[in-house]
Amino acid sequence: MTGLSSEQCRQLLDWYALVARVLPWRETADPYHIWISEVMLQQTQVNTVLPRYLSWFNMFPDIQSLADAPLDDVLKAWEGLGYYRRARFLHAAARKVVDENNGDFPRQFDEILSLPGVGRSTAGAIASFCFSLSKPVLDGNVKRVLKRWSVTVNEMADAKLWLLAQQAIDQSDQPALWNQAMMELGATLCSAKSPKCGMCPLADSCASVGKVNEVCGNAPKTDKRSSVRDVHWQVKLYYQPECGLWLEKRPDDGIWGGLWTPPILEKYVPEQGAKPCYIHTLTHRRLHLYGEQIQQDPIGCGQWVKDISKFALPTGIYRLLQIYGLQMLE
DNA sequence: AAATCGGGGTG
DNA sequence: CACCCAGATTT
Repeated sequence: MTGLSSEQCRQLLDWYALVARVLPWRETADPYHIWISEVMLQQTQVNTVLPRYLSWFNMFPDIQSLADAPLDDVLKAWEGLGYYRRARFLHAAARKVVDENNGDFPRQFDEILSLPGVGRSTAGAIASFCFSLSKPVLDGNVKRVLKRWSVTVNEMADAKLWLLAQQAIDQSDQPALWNQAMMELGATLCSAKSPKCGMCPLADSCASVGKVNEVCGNAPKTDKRSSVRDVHWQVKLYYQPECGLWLEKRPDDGIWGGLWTPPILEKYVPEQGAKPCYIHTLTHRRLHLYGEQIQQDPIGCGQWVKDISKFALPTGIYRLLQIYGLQMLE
């Protein structure tokens, strides 16, 4: 297979110049802002990120303020975004940049890549957007574009896709725009379902025009869902009007790591009476949450909370509290 | 290579 | 319901 010609590169960049969406992280080349946007956008859709990106800098205007903040404040700012490990990585990376590099964001690819929570694709985005380095981005969008453009079979190893992505960006003298254009193409025209090949600037050279359904789209996935397991958790709701709600901090590892929840019995065996429960679905687990209102005093490591707005709680717990009429705590 | 980690959007 | 989303890290 061959790389893209310079003519095809120009067509893609011309198309991008015409149709590019206006997004706030496209209005800056500041590495702190780009870094925050890229981490937020990991496995998270643009429309979900937009309001969170805009409000983030009210709380943490620069990397120094992020490094100085308590981790709990960072988790609270991340509340609802999911994959909470990302928030802890952000905090750790900010500390590292402040402690080891005087607060100056690293400018070399390997140093960027070495930051916690920054993998090859995110590092490529920061390196190209902020410092014009010819490093490719290979996210879900770009992978789909390259698979469709280059081959007619569905599976293609990541190693080959990285090679293809690097060859492509080496053809371009504008790595930042090139990466942006590839992502934009995947996010808009070359979407997973019903791609619009008729409008695509790469249609002339694409191997999949007219048969995209066979390539990386509607092909059946082989039992990826078998790993979605059902788990049953009893959520112990200690609520006393004069004290509030009893919350515990979850361990850093595992589901909802570092967030605050009522005490949870994780290996709960529901009785035959089939008590109603709220089902909260994650990527790999279906959480069956059984609320249990308890009058006795709690024991263990936790605290009474009258105003939970200062604490980072997972979305599933908010839903459960609402069902039990405890939303007044919010 | 496979599993883990959220929550929301879409057909 | 299935699949996807500007993936990274751990096992």
